[in-house]
Amino acid sequence: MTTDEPRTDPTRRAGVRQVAERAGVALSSVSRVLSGHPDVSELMRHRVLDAVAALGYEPDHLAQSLRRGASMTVGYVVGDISNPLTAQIALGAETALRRAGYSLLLVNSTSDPDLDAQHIRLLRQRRTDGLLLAMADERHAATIAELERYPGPCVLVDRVCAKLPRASGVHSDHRAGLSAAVEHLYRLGHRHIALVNGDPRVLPARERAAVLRRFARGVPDLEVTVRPGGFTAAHGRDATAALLAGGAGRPTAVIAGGNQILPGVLAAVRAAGLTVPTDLSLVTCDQVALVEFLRPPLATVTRDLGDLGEVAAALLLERLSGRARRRVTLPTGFRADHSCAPPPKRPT
Amino acid sequence: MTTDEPRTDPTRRAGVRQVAERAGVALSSVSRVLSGHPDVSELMRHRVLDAVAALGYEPDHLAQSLRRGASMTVGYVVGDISNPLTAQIALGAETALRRAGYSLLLVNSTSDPDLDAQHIRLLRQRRTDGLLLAMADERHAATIAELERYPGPCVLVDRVCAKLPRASGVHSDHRAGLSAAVEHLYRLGHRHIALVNGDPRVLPARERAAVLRRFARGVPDLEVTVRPGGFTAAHGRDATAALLAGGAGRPTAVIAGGNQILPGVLAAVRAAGLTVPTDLSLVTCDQVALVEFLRPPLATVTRDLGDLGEVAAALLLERLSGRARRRVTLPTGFRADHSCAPPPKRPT
DNA sequence: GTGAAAGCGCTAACAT
DNA sequence: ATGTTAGCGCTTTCAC
Repeated sequence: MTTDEPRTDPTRRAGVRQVAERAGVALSSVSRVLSGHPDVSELMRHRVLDAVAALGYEPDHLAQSLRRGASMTVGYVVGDISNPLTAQIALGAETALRRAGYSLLLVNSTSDPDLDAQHIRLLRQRRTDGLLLAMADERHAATIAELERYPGPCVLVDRVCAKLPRASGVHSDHRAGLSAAVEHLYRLGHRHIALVNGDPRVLPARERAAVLRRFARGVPDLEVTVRPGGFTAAHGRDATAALLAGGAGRPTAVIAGGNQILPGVLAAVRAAGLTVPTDLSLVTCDQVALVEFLRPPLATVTRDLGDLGEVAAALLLERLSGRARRRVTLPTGFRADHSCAPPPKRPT
Repeated sequence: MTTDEPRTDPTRRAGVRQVAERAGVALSSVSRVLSGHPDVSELMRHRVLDAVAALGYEPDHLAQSLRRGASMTVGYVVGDISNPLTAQIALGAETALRRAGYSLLLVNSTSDPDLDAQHIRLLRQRRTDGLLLAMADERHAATIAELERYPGPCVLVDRVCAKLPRASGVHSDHRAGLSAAVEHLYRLGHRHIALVNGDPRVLPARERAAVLRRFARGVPDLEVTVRPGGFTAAHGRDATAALLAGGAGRPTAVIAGGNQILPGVLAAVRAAGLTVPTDLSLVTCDQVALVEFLRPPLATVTRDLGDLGEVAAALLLERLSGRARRRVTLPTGFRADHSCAPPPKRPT
């Protein structure tokens, strides 16, 4: 045995310490080389990098985080990741964040406002550097309180909250696309339009309702009905069934206020034995898989959800690099399709 | 000024240190109280908890992780989180893991095997305690190599790899549901069935192909065609278009081997001007939103993806608590529907 | 039952 | 340009 190196446990991963020993230099020199400090000689750089390669050294991200005071981790609080819209946003955000060296910690709150608040606390204790948040209730006191205690920057995703002036935000201009839809229906002759809406505790639902109400104010011969509820198929089904049971007073066009609501609306329409668009015109919000293969293909209020995630990530990265808070609005569109037609002649 | 407490910076969060000072006890006592050590007097417990409450102390999860050698974090490597199936699995897994105190670090590899490998490295450096993995290529050398170097337990989600004997795994029994579908088609009279398949580098695609081939071997008068490719709509469209252009030799039934492939298949069928099921029978794999509202409603090979995520989480938690590695197979079913009918009479 | 002290793996002064 | 030292905030021996 001619080795003079102290036999360190080979099953255990090497740390800067082992690298320094092997290279015959100080710990700090290893750290300097690895973090790209300018003042290092070529000789030093080589000695260290050789030792790093020989030992298969990898920095401990956890220790770095503790020491540097930055975890390079971002929390993403969502109501329901299994909603394809949420998932598309997550994809956009994760990709952009990872490019900047951040990782995404995902927490799901099943659209429970109290869980939102708990999760913000968790993410604070985990020392995430920032937050992306699509809370279930923009005015929930506990959520707002936790957010105020949260030390890092926060970006609201398709949400707004006046009580959080520190937060950045990105949201779709839900009014634009839906206005186009309502106008389209009105021009086709519809005089009673119903919106089977989601939960008005979040921006998208409130904006959609606002579009219908505002439009109706400007056009006296238009009647509008808004049925708020959960973003669920069950609500879509029940609300639509009730609307369609309205006899002569029933709407001639129905707008599904979200992809989760749509299946319920379709089920109710089918159960009522109505034909689209002959008996009833239909519009849905948010493009999801297969809508274009329904018969007839559904007219849709469209937007780019990957964008939403990417912009959210960009806004957070801005704040993390010290820049000011900002709010961004992204466009929505409307794709008319065969699910909209003039209303049936009403028997007089 | 009668206070004798040293005025600590109030903008800064309190640590165990501050709690100990305020309570007039040692650091270690604070730690003991907070971690529920048995040997603590009631007096001590109260003094500490009072100070904790007064200062609004919250433990630093990062520091705990470093010291304890466990980050209470699990990495989840997916090909595409925006795929609703993946997202449903993620929901099941996140929920189960969070219940056990773990958080989920999500990384998306855009189905790029090299990114899979890179991500495993990242998650190792971040000291995640374990891994959930749905890799893009089960045999990719870099992925396997990184996985072998990964120190914690790993659960393959709907994937298998003989070279990773240490890994737990959960996957659907893709054969069962698809066998039922093929049998159903055969009984209806179909003698040429095509599978527009996904990428055979992953288990689901291989199992689906195997079902068709095995069935054909047992039934000499059945012709089967398998068109492997990416799990994409583009592949679905192109492959289906090619199949349908086959003239007299074209299949009378087509199976879409995944939810991503389905829209392409539907587009090609529509483009070919064929009517389902009169001209062509159709089956798809994996229930997704709206399939039941297509006309006709699509026959579907079904499974519970939330389960897949939950079981994956459970298997990982088992390993994390020292128990042995395990493999679980979950059931699939088949829901026949109006998209399947006897094949059209062939002109002789 | 409680306190003192060591150290998880790393970085950033501060020296030289 | 390199080495020495003091922590980041916490847990955990080890003494008493």
